[in-house]
Amino acid sequence: MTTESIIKEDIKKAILAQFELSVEDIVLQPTKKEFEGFYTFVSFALSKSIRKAPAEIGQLIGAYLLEHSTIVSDFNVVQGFLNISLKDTVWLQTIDQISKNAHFGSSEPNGASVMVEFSSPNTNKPLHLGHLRNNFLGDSLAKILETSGYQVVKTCLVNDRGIHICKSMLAYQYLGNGETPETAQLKGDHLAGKYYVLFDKEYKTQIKDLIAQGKTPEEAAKQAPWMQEAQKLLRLWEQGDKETVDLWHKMNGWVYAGFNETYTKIGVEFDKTYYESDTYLLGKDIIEEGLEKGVFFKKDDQSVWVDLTAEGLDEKLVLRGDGTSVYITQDLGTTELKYSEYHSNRYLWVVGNEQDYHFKVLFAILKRLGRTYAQECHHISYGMVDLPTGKMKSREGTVVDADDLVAQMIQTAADRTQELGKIEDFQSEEAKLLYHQLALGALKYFLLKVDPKKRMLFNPEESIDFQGHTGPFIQYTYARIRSIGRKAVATSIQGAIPAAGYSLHPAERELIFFLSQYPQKVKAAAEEFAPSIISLYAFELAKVYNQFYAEVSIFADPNPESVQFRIALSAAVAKTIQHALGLLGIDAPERM
RNA sequence: GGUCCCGUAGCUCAGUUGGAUAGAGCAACUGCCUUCUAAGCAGUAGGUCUUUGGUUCGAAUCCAAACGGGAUCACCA
Repeated sequence: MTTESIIKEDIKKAILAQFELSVEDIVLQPTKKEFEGFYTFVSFALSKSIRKAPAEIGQLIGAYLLEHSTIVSDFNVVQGFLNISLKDTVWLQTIDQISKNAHFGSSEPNGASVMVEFSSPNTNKPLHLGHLRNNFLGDSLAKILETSGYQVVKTCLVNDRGIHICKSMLAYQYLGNGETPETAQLKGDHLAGKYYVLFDKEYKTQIKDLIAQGKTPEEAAKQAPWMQEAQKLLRLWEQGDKETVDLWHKMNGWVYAGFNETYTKIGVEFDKTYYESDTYLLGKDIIEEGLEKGVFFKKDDQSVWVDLTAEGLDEKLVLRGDGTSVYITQDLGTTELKYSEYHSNRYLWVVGNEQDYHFKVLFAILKRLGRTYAQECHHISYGMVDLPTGKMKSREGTVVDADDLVAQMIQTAADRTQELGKIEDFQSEEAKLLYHQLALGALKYFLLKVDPKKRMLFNPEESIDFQGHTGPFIQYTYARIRSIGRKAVATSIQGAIPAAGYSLHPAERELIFFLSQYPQKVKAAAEEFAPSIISLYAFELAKVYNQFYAEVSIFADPNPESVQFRIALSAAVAKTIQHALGLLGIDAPERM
């Protein structure tokens, strides 16, 4: 039983004893800093049924707690707010348990499994900042769910086919001159992206020419030679034309090599990768099933539709008149495939909020088809990363490239570290590792500290900070504590939790309180699919520790019990920071 | 136009699901390194929570409308 639930039980008893009223749920909130106490009970709501003033109610509950509760040491009442302080023995027990717990923050396996799909790149362009948010969110979410007891499968669905892929292939056929990543000295994904841009450039000129010849913009867009040819290439690919398929293999091979390099660099990996070229034909049997069940209906032109107006959605096409699939057909098929291969209990899709509607439709259809897992399908919808100039558009070259950004961050980390000159004894490999850890710490934290649902702004003019509310601030706090740990070892002082009777310093109490909140934060992050909850917690914990660090001396304290305690307390903080950063995919360096 | 999301300090974001005098970081200004890492700590300044109504003991939070921004409404993915 947690201290919080003990207080809640005691308050229930108090209300029953003082007012003969039984209350279901007691809600406690952390006491605001300007008031004395750690937990606050708000009594306004009780005022009506008890017919006493909120302050009086608070007073009576407080008095009861002081007399009967084994853990309450003091209380004060401000209007309807009952602020509760706890005995130091309670805090000492709390930190003792946290210290002993090697898996503090983690839960036992819960027997359930969850599949998290994220990243989902297109093979016609390199990864950009938007993908980074997606990747970091997905990866962090997977870690949070795993530590919460789920068995997690991370999947990636690669969009490796379709007209857009044919566009870069076509441009390469015309303009490539046999160029390869080696001859071009370019990562494969960037090389493919180059031809995608070249296609677009030429295509636009062709449209312009056609409009000049009197075509409407719509006609021009359809009739432009390169568009016609790209479509022809798509048909050839679907027919399995050897030359086309070979080129497709070759270019995709380059792209995958490039992607893998990036994934390795940012520390993201998958348990299972699906390719759309394998799954794009799936889903047609589900269309059959839906027709039989009367969930779908056929129009005169043989196209198949679903009417979701009852759910507040529209009629939606699920199969073209010519019998070929659309996006939703594939997704129905892929979801069924995932289910048949893994039988996971839950399915998550980390996909941008521009696809909110698509997922509403997908889940509504699954429900109508009677899929039991439909209840446990969730779209983790996240906001776009915008630039000061607006939305990123890959074709227009207004994207922040992932590889460039990471390289730039590493450079900044190196410059900053060298300026500070704290690691001059590091070997070059150690230093490089540290720069990498700091760069990714800053980048990941920057993207994960914001509520995923909200869109966010990235200003390339202002580089991502290493001070203040940042990843490196938290990493720094960890490194500081590790330094204390090393000194403790060097001076042969063991960390220890003092026996009952030890009088806590306010800064110590504050730290224990913050530590005790961690498991709830992990739980909330898992329930709300929000790594930002962990991010904010880690920052606050680090901040509270730094205040403690500035306020008390650890080794110079005359009381040896205090020295030992502060070493143990610091170690518990370090452990928790490391765990929390780990959930964000951020490494905690020993020194920096 | 229909549907959905958003609007909090100069900037970037929190705000524990309706509670106390709305909080952080950055930027600005002031202090603090001979002592455990100053990537830090302490402080000053900065707000009509877009606006207007409503709900109630109590609203940044819930409801309605207006204004502003974004997404989506493809036989694209």
